[in-house]
Amino acid sequence: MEMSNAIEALAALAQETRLETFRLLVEAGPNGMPAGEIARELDVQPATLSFHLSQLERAGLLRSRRQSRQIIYAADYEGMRRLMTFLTEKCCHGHPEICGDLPRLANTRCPPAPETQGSDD
Amino acid sequence: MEMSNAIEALAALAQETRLETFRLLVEAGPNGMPAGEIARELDVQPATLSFHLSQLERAGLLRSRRQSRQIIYAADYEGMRRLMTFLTEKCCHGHPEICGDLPRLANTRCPPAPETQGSDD
DNA sequence: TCCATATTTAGACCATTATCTAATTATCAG
DNA sequence: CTGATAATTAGATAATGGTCTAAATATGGA
Repeated sequence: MEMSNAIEALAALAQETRLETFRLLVEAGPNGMPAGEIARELDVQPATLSFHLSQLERAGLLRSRRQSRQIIYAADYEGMRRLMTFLTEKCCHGHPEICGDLPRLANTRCPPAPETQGSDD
Repeated sequence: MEMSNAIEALAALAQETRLETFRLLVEAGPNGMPAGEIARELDVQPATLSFHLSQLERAGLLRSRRQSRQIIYAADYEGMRRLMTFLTEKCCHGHPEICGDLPRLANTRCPPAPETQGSDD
């Protein structure tokens, strides 16, 4: 991951509504949630949320797909993983007192990773 | 760590000069570097850098101490660790496909780092 | 004390961001 | 096609952010 991508992702998360949106979508799991439901949940105007959603998507932290009239947003786990890897590699480089043994783990392709296909939400 | 602190830290890192400053100071190690040297290294005006340094410090990512005429800045490992922990706990919660086993490690104080027997990269 | 060095603070300026309202696009049901 | 619903885009606006120059503060040395 390049620095500019990392900055984009960090900036995307550095705002309350967006950080809450991302958390909500991580909780929601791979199935995601429609934009309107997110807006309702977070008590944000649809137009305003739409602006934030597009920033998160551009930063590679969300994905979207249309499902009939709704647009479903879901956390992009791989994107978040890339950010975590960047932070551990580039910022903790050689300093286990910060991240412990995170860099090695961040490079492994996710362990067994059980299928989370709408089983726990 | 509270959300507002996390946002402050994320915002602090979401800017090129600041991200580079932080990286530089992590590389520099616990002894840190004087502000002027950082400015020279990154080719930034002292006044501008000072602005960024104060933001990083307010975010809990740097510490400073005066040493005669210079002010030495050093990465605050604990602060970065808190941010990493926040991200792994609050944003990857229950989703190992993002952070793998990071949350547990982020809470441990810096494990013996199991010897990387694989060295598969 | 006076001067030089290291850094921060003050003030101005332009760019970017977050939010709102209103208008637009896309989809479905009839 | 028409009307209703879901979401985005456009345009305006107020707030914030990043940078510069100039001035101020802190320290050390002659």
